[in-house]
Amino acid sequence: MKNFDTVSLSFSGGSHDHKHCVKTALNDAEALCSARGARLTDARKRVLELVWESHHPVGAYDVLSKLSQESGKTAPPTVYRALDFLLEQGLIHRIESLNAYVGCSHPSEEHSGVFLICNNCGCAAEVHDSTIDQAILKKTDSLGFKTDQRMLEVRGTCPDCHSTQ
Amino acid sequence: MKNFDTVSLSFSGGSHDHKHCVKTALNDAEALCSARGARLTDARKRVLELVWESHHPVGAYDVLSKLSQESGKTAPPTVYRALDFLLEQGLIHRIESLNAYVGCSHPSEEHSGVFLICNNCGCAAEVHDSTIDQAILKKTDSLGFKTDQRMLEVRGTCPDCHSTQ
DNA sequence: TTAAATAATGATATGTTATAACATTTACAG
DNA sequence: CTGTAAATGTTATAACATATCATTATTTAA
Ligand SMILES: [Zn+2]
Ligand SMILES: [Zn+2]
Ligand SMILES: [Zn+2]
Ligand SMILES: [Zn+2]
Repeated sequence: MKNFDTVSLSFSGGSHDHKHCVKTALNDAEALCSARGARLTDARKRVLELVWESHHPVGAYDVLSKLSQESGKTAPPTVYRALDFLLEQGLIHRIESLNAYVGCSHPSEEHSGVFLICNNCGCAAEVHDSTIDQAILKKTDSLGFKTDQRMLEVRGTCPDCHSTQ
Repeated sequence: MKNFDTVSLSFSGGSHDHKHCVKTALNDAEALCSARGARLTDARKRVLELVWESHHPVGAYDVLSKLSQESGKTAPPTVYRALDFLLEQGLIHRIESLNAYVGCSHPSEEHSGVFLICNNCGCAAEVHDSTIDQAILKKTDSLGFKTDQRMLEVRGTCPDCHSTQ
């Protein structure tokens, strides 16, 4: 696995070219699914776009209401199926402490991110740190615990909100 | 803050004197609340007991149905209020990935645990590791992120389930 | 190229988790 | 006592998620 000791978003939530994020994400998703023989259907692609509308985690029912607006009555399973597909493909992550979803900006690599979530502005940044990964691995190994997955979510105040308070 | 590089439960979920766990937890809770001037009422104490019934995370509605059985019709807010109180006092932890709650065995110290949750038997062990804490702190500091709380949950197979499979 | 199998979607209902809002009771300080 | 704050009771509803079965689209393979 590559070294991802980087921050996907520098917290400058408002001041970057977000259309670029979305475009890249969709292109990557197309390529990945194509390579894997997974079908990124229109419905799934549209849900991915909606999750990527910002760097704020998006709830399933937020997605649902947008879909309903643009395509007429839509039922929860439609959204959850799409989200499940996107999760399986690693194209989005679920933020457990918010029951919400965010796009992943490097879906081609299997990884466990660290999510920094601002309690003030609501943005979420996915970061990676091999020191953290190793520390956790060392601990679980020492206890004989076999890890399947892990979630690490940090709630607090992002640098933007902290400086412009 | 003390060094808690220990495991609260050695995963021997079935083979220990759990009544002792519960008794200790309730005694500690009484003492703590008393010292803080917080009121551990009968209702709150009973909910704490129910959460402590095992080392498996317990859902709010599990608690609710037990309360209803023993005390007649009970409504969700009763349980959630008690759980909120217990969370505030650090007497229980919430497992975000399960929407469930577990007792904390060292509530007198402010701490962020690591929860190891077995996908097979459902038990949850709270462990602490200063190396992990420091690695996370270093990362968030370097990004200028001010942490309020953090949640670290690891899902996998506990040593007991792994050995006796 | 059509038939069977598989995958995806539609539609309805329901299950599960959590909170809002307001009334009532209880604890306890003055 | 009595006024105030804290806790609890009660009803309703919001928010999140899945089960089930019918239908349609896509792929596979005879
Ligand atoms: Zn990612
Ligand atoms: Zn912020
Ligand atoms: Zn125990
Ligand atoms: Zn186990």
